[in-house]
Amino acid sequence: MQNAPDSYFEKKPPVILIAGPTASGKSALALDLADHLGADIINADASQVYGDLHILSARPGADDLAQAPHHLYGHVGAGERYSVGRWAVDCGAALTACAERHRAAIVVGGTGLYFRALETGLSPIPAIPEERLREGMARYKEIGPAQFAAETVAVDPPMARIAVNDRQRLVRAWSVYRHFGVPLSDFQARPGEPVLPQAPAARLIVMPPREALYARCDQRFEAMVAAGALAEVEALMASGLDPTLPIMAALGVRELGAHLSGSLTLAEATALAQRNTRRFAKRQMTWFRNQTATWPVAHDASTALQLLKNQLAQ
RNA sequence: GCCCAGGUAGCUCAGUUGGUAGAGCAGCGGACUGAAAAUCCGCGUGUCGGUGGUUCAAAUCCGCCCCUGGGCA
Repeated sequence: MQNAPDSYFEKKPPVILIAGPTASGKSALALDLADHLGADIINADASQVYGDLHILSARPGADDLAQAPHHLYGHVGAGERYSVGRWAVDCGAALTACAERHRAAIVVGGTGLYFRALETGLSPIPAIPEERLREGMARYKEIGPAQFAAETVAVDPPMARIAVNDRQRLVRAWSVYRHFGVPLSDFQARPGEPVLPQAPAARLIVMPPREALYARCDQRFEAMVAAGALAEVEALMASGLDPTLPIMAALGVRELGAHLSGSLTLAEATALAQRNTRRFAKRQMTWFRNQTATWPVAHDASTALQLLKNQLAQ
């Protein structure tokens, strides 16, 4: 706040987008910049929205929260099925709140799809009831992947592009048709509204060298365990929540859960969670490399800051 | 120093009677419209320790050298 000239965001406070794989140091970068600009920080990370996943989702700590206002961190209950759609709404509200207070906003996170919703928008599709998805799931199990895919494509031909084994997408397509009598592809053909009405003042992908990133992922998971990740998972398990809830799919939950129930040693669970984290980081990099190909990329912290400042100066 | 047992993909190893090599794990590339930390698709990535020799042909046989583990001294 102190360094930001009033004229700078007199009308439209700038919005800055920072994306990158997990453990890339993007949160620290965002905090740095927030300090510098007097900006709020908005989360664009799917797991960090859950209140009960503090340690395992590497959510900002108390010190960080004291440094700048944070939005959309831990605001969702463990029993909720959060989604991109809900995030888009929440993010819109957070952006509005920032604009009203004439504060710059920095959207940081690793969920590529959220950034797409932000910049391009999602086709408007009404929510489908959970029972419908359950029904689809049951049908999938009953008739098997090939039959299920055929059944889906019969009512929604463009869905032939979905792999036969992609249960998640097929079940959704099947369920949408079942519920609305309208093919999912019809909904998807309608253009979406970007959440962000203006062009961002700056965008950046933080992309550390692979080897260093993997080392950080490994190291961070050990630190999570040392910081009490087991207790966090134990509490989740004790809550008796539906194991198909999204929070249960967060990295480390399944692995540490397996250890807590005695099927893995802690070392085995750790190694598995580390591997899965690495694979996740790789998928994120694939997204950022191919889906946000026009964004500037920084391979280290100092160029990251420099690239952001260059864009903001324009 | 001598005697064994080994050196094959990043790791652990397989490799039939000689025909330029293949599994698991790790890894790599890709897709992505309300579960996206999800879901799915694709790909062996190799001086067979080195160097001479035998052979039409050597990871496979022979010599020498190097390295690792174990044993004897």
